[in-house]
Amino acid sequence: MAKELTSMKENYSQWYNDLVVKADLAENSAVRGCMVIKPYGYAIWEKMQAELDRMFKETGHVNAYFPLFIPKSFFSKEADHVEGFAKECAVVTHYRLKNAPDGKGVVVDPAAKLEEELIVRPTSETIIWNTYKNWIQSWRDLPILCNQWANVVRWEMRTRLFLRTAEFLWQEGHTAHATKQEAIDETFKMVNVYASFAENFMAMPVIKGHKSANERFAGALDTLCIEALMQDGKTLQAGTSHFLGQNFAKAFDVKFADKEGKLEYVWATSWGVSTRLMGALVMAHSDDNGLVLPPKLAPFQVVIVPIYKKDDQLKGISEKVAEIEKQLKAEGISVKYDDSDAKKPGWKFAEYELKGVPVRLAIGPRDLENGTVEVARRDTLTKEVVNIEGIEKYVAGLLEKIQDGIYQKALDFRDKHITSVDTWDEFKDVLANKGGFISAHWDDSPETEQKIKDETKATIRCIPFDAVEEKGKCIYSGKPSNKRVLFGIAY
RNA sequence: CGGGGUAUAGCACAGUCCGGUUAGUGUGCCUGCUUUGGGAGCAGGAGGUCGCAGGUUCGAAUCCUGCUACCCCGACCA
Repeated sequence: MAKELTSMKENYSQWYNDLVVKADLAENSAVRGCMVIKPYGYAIWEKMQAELDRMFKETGHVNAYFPLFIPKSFFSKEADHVEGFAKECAVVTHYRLKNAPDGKGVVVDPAAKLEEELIVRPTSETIIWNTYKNWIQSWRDLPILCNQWANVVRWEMRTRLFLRTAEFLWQEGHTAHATKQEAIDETFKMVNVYASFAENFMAMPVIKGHKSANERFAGALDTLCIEALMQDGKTLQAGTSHFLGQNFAKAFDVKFADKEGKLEYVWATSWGVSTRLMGALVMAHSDDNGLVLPPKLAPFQVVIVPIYKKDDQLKGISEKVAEIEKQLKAEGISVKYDDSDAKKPGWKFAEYELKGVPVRLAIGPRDLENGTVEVARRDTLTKEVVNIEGIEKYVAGLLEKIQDGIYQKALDFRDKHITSVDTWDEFKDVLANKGGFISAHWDDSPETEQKIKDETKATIRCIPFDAVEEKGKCIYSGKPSNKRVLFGIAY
């Protein structure tokens, strides 16, 4: 009644928008294309950050911070890079306002024009490589393994909460290496970190692979990615890791003396994931009742709702709940006890389902008498009555089951939506009627990929690492091919 | 950036075509009482520069012009 969701079936994209707003994850702001991430949504992002940050540090990386503004001239130093980003850059041209002549508000002071315009970073390769130049002289200075948590701006035409906003939050790793192989190894290492995070924490299966030349990052020699499948059959790039070769080292003249004293250009990588992962998380698991959050990322894993008629009943329940809370917390489980009298239990049940809290405990007078508690799990919407004795172990086990259960469910869905096709008619049919990933032969040419995109909107999502050598004919051109790649309609 | 739509109370909407009492309805909010195992009931109450800026008119939520934001569909992109 209070918060009705559009159903997924009726209108998937409306369902997503409703859910993000009604579950209190984010909302549109007064600024075009920019969102406000609300506390409940930000709590999930913080959990993602905390785990990713831990994984980065475990793999030898350190955090640093580089400027938001990038001198325009830096941008043009790497040709592919500037071409890739030029169309979506916000530019700072002035540094001062003054009172409007007519006394109404303020205007830009034309006298305060910047000598050189500043670009609001859409990504930081240029400012970082300009900096690394000063940090690197010898092979002893390498590798540099920096990450930064930051906001970036890409002036998008059409925006959607979390999936595509003009400003978004992300992390960008930027590493410098003495050898090509070391940089390539780093690129693979980080895409594996992303895949492990997606699967173990987001409970979202992903496919690791290479991007085709058309989809490659502007300025990279190779882009590795993790690709996920959403419940509407569209695919979503969830993370990327780029082997940049010596492109940026050459553009910014970053050389080091190797062990023989010879000057060599440095090898580079960059890699990132963004708040887009929030969108992926929503679309991977949620249903018509609201969010379904994996226990490892839920702001709180358990909510306890008291059921009572009179205040003295509530007192007795609250005493029992205090014990349960203590036991759960001792197991490392996060708990919220909602004893507010403002809402009825039924309202709370619906609200916490909408917000995706993995486990709900309800305790009433009947339970106090019997020494039991009602346990409801969000993913399956099932309920059972359990003894309070040993509840902490029971809930701990249940949270693991849920984490595993939603992963398995997403994996089954994903695997059912990878379709091998060998004819162009079949390709178009599967794309239009089933969606998901289409595994097909491709002749390796950008022209063919572009033609397929023009005709069907489908692009090559990735060339999977585990693609098997197999003789075949390109789905479109009929030319020879030696492995299948994955096509799909992307977010 | 092109095509279409929308903007009125915290939220969802009616009223706009055809200008004219004090701008309504639902929900939410506040107070009180009764309620509480799946989105409670009754009674009373507060809450509006009708997106912004101009214009037409005795009079504008309503007509005209410009602007802004959001949604949907395309092109672009993580």
